[in-house]
Amino acid sequence: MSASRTVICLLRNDLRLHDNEVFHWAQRNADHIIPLYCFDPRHYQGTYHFNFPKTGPFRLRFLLDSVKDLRATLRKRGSTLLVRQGKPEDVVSDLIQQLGSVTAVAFHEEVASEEKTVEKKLKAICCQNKVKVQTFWGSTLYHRADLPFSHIGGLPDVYTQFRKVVEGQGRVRPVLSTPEQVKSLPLGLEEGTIPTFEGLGQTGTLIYITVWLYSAGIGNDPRENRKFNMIKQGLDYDNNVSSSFYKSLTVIALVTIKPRELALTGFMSNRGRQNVASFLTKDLCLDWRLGAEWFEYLLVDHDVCSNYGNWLYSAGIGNDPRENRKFNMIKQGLDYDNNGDYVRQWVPELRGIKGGDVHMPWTLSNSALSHAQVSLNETYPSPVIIAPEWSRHVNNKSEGRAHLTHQDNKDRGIDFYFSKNKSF
DNA sequence: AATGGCTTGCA
DNA sequence: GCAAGCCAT
Repeated sequence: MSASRTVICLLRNDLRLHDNEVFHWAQRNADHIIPLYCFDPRHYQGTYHFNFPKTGPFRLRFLLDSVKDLRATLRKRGSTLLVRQGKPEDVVSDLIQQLGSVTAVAFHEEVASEEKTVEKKLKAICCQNKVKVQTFWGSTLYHRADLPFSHIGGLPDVYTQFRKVVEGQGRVRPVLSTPEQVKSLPLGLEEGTIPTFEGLGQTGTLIYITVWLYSAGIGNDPRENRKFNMIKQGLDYDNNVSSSFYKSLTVIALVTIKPRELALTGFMSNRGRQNVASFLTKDLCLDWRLGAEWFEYLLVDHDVCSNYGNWLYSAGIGNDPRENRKFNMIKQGLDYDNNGDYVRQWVPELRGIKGGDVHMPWTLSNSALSHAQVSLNETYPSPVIIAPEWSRHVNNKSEGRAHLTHQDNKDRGIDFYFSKNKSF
């Protein structure tokens, strides 16, 4: 009788049983399966340049929910999820020693340097112990091996070129079946407790949320007033990020929304991400890495390639074939929030301003401002910079031009890319 | 409109 | 001849 085969399925950014090639392969090649997730301490340190928490509260909450859900799913099917706190390479090494015989370690391959470093260390551990390493590709709609390019050098630099070829010739692989019963774990392994939100060092990050709750007029705890006033005065209240960074982002109403929306929800629309990136890099001339690490910290759907690639692109040092491209913040505001409802929802201090004028409070007359109960530099800041191209979209009533209602502008809407009428 | 063709203005 | 501006898909 041959020895029983044990496979460790190391979960990474693929915390699911359904449509998961790691489980799919292990079901066919193992007698015992060990589903494993490791809370890697490196994911809870500061970001490289600006020391934001690398995993913010929204993504951590989602991660904890996903781990709990996968464990419950596996338990229903005769298995469970082993949970450990530690580096995957150390945890896997310990498991191999403890069990004496492991046939293979299976996991989804990633592409960024920190993830690759983990993979290299895992492979070295497995090599030393004569354990097979089985990797899979599973985080893109089109499988890497199915791309309609003969070699990686044939991959277009420009996104639209890639999209057109792939939409025309690409093939999306069918969903893999979900096993009814998952092969059992070997005996004698501790299941491991799932760490808590607080246990992973998430208390400090709540400062940002309460500050922005307060500034959005939603929170009213007077204890937060002090923190907010420190920001208002441009003082650092935290070692991580200068408050002047946040303050500078409050210049334009459309951009003011974003830190609030992001800090409160962990989400920002695609359009918002592009606008914030353009404003931060092209108007404020700040280091794009500040924006990239800020997004990495807060976005619930953060992805290394999308985030860093898009910030590079926005900063003008990516694969854009055209130079000196930047967004006109006022045009964007009028295109996507033509009557200003979105601004008024998130920026209550400007709610007295009617219509699209809410995108340009500094251009309004004193009487219009006082009627709207807005006092520039008191209830809302004046711009620290004004880009010349904004004037093309700013109403200039003092020059006697006809009042533009912007009703002629096509309001594309925030969900332009998801329009049901659009044929792809 | 996550591109790119065409026009404009100046060296 | 080139960079920047305009603007339609």
